[in-house]
Amino acid sequence: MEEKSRDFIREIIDADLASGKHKEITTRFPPEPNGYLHIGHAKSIYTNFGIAEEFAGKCNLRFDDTNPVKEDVEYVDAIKRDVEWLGFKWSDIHFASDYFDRMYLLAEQLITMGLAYVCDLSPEETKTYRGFASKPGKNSPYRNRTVEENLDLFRAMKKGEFPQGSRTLRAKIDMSSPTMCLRDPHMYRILKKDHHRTGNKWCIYPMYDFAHCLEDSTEQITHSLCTLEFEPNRPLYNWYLEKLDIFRSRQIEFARLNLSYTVVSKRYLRKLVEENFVTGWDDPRMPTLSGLKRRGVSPAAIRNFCSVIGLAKRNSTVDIALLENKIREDLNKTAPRVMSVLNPIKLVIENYPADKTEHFDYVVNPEDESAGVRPTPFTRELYIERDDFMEDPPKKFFRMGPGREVRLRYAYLVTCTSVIKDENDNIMEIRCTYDPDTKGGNAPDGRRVRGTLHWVSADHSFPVEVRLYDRLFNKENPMDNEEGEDFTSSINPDSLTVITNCLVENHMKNENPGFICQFERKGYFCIDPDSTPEKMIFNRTITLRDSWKKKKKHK
RNA sequence: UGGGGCGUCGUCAAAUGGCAAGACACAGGGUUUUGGUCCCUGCAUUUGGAGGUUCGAAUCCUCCCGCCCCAGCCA
Repeated sequence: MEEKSRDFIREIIDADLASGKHKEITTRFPPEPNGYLHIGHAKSIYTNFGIAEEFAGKCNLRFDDTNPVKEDVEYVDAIKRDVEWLGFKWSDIHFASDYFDRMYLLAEQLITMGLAYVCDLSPEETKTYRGFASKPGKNSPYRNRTVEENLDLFRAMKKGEFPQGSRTLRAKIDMSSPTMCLRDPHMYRILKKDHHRTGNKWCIYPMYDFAHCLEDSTEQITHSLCTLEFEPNRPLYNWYLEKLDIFRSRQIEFARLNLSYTVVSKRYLRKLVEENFVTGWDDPRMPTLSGLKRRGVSPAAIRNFCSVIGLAKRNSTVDIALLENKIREDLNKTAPRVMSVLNPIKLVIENYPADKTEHFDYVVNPEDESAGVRPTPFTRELYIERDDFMEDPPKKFFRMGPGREVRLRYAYLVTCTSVIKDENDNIMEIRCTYDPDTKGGNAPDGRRVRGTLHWVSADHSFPVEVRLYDRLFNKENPMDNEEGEDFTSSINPDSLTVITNCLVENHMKNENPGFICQFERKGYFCIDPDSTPEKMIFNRTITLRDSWKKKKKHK
């Protein structure tokens, strides 16, 4: 057995189980339904669901829908889809809004205990009274209302008798606490807004700090895993549970994911969508799960990525190359190979009969023997990649050039005899001859050929559109901008290149959107949902590693 | 600044007083009908810094430095 090192959260759980504090654990993934899930959420999903699975516990999906101003059902549906797509199953599904009645009762309980009061201070006044980090705040003049008065006022708030923003319910803690969130935090605010699930039932809504710990406690979440920015809130989380004397969930914080060349913040992703820098939340350049999916990234690649980045408390930025590596690693094992010529030039085999068609065995996936072989048709007129030919090639160029012999993958060895140009000196066609003794691609005399080119038969291929994607941002940290500029100035203007009239083997006509394959020597591609029977569209998920390109750059 | 956290390779990240793991990236080599995959090699005499304790310190102590979070009726 391999001894895998454990992260600090798993160690805490180990200890809690060993000490008998818990017999079984429960976690939860609690997104606010106000946007689409992204790769940062994937880390949280993987952590919460993964740990639950590992310890044979439970993990709930819970929508933290306490702010109707920003939330919508559109997002809850998308979130469910994305979690399932990533490959996880929740034990129970809940909505914070399902607990509104219970939360309200607990709020009244706190009032009755003399630990909460209705405050009439305006937002501006509240700010003034709060003080600063180094200076204690002042008590609200409404802090000493009687329990009866508070109860009356709070009930009237609930009934909608006061205008929005006029009053709040606050916890009575300590206005001089060095911990800012303990300076009489708000528990409820008046929001005259319909909720996507509770409709017009409520016009007061609980604040995150009050709501979240109650949600966790109600579901008996043993380990409430969240990101580092909630660390200062933990004392308040514990305060509510302790005063109310209900199930004590334990909040544990870990570092959120940052990715180089990527923006991972709902607020900024929204801006990209709303200001049309991308085509939508599922634009293949987006780091959203729906974008990644449309791009052709597999759930397994994302899970493996989450596994390899680890779990710790220090802020860090993961190199996007690590994600790219996991994408390639998974697709290499799973993607069937296909021949496609992105930038075609005609290749005519002068000594091959015009009326002849041969079929060669094409290995569907050399990494997966069970994928088997399929026949691929070969004819006198083919197309090859324009980049695979140079009239005056450098020494290390292994591909086609005048007089050079190369291999056409799985077919024959061919030698370039001439090129045909138009009046502007553009190469229109390449001519070659084939060696009939090299059927399948091997020479009986054992001579070696360095270059192997992919190709398609002119008669057995069809044109498609291909969308080549590059990183959306050209800066390692897109947020690192000059004065007066925001992250949109880091956008890579070449993040999308559309090319048309790429040629693909005919059998691909049978495949549907979402189909992922490797275009041999070119990268991994995926059929886009925008495809129609008339026009198939492929998204390039990612290129293959290219040590030739690297070598060229060095010179 | 008050409080809460965090500093180990270019980037993530282990090591829990006893020989500084691993992955990615990078560099070089081998195999190869994908310039892919795969395989091999190299890549922290030192853990933000300075002292101290100890036979022995990334780990314990003291001081210093740096970075992040909190001061919404957002989450």
